[in-house]
Amino acid sequence: MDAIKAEVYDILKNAIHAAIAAGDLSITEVPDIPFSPTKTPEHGDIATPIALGLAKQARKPPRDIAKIIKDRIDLESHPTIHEVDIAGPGFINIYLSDEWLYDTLRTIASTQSEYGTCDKGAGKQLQIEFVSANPTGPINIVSGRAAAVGDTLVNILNAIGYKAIREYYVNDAGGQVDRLGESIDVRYRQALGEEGLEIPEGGYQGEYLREYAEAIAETEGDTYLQLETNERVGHFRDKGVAHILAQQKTALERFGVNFDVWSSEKAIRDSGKPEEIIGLFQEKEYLYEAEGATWFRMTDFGDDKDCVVIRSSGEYTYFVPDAAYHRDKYDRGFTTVIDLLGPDHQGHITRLKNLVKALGIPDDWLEISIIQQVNLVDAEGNRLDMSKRRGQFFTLDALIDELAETVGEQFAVDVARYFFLMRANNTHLDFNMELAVTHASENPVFYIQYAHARCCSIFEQGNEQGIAPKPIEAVSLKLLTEPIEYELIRKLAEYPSVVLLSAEAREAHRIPHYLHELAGIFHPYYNQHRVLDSSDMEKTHARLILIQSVQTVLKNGLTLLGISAPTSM
RNA sequence: GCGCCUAUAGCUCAAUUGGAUAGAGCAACGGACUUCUAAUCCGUAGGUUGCAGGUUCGAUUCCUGCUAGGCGUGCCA
Repeated sequence: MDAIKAEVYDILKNAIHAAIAAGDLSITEVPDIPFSPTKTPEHGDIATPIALGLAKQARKPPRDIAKIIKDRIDLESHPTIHEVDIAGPGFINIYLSDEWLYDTLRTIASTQSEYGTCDKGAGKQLQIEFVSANPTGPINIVSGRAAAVGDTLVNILNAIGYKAIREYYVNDAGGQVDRLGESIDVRYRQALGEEGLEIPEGGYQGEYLREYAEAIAETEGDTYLQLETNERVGHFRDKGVAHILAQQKTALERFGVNFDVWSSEKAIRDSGKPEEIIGLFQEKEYLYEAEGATWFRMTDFGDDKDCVVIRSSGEYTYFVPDAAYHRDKYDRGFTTVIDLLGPDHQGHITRLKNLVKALGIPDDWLEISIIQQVNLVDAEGNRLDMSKRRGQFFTLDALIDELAETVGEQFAVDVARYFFLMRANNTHLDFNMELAVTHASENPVFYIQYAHARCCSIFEQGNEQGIAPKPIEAVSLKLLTEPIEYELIRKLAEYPSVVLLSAEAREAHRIPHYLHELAGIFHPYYNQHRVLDSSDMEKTHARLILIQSVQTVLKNGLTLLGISAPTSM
């Protein structure tokens, strides 16, 4: 399709230039010719509003311009184009010869699982950092959304030729994990019968820590009580982080998300790099002392406030290790780094961008996408405050568990992933656990998977009847004459550009929507037309090619989403 | 106060980046299994795209101002 578009582009461009040369069009500058998608076959296969755009410059009605361009296209010498039509206010609709349809099928047949991929990314190294939940509690559904989106984005970017990796930044240092250690300590002592203890300010109330501490008390007894408080809390912090991190990893793996790199904030802090960063900033005079703390002149970079980098207590704020971490990413050679952040990190964006600038790294190296929030709502639609500290949240594991009860373990992950992927990143998502579970069997993912299963079933049936699909060269594709067959192939031809646009816009949700549309053409086709017809083997083989193509595209798309393509349902 | 996000059918969401008659799925109603899987299909109904302006051949999309909700806003990350 791309090759054809390029060809049509040239034909149109030549036609316009010819018209100018002949004096039919008085324009000085030929703009890029835009192609607008045709929503209906009535508008041809490719359409362009170029005549509308030239109207002002040429001082002629758009329809007249369209006619002038059309008259300059010699259909005889361009067999690719079947017909050119002028419609509406001045659209030029181009009807292609059927050959491009067959080309689409041939391309799918020869490229198979590669169909939809390209080398646009030219092997450039990319990194997406996502989830990066604090190791202070289980992965919740908000992180689940980020996990599904980030994982899929990596797949899509790799599909268009990048070398993208998944990275998780573990905030295993700083105040939050200290609070974790203190919280576990309290629960541990409570488990051993100590009374009058309370979770400290900023600590973690969740039930999971109580259970964890009780388990420690049970297996290891009161041995830790002999340690000094500081030492004990530190021990619990490290132990707790390791424990929770392992849990998070397991939950993510169950969800089908496997990170390539786990980076540790603690390791960054211990590496000496933060000191280098401070040194660099001092050298560039970005820092100053005030109120007992060290500040970064964020206002020099256009922000409205400066911010603290070294607290009055002498500790770094997150800012310094974060700078060191991004410096480290840059040094690792990534061409582009994409951070997927939650909306609560929104204030972080400008600062992070400025910080990268301060490090002397090009602006466009770091992309930040916000995965908008997931609000937990109850049955009545009231928002619930989801907080790890207060211990109110749904874990990703709990979601999958509940889904598994309705749709089975096999599909629980598929349903959950699809649920998160079908939304655009920047939409706020109200998540009603009850509804999500009771409506699990209505999830559109089944519509797509069922289409795939039906394709497989046709081949199985054919196999039983002794009908084996023929290679595409041996099949007469001209027998695919039904309008809906044409529509199907049109849709199949769209797939590569959907993947490309999806990757470039960093918008994973386009893939599920596309697949749903494809299935939405396939199912009616399946109901209206029989594929296996022993009285017309020629047509049967032509249709089998089509079914194979649909099956391939469905499978390729589902694979990008990390969703299974079942052969039967 | 300032900054960011959001507002589209009763509900949940799309709309290929400014294109032609704004589309799907749920929910509602009426039909289709003797036929490759009915987790499907066919049909009906559902809209002043939050409001008011502006930009232009053309606006759900861009700009301005409102309204409503959410998030953020110098020593948590």
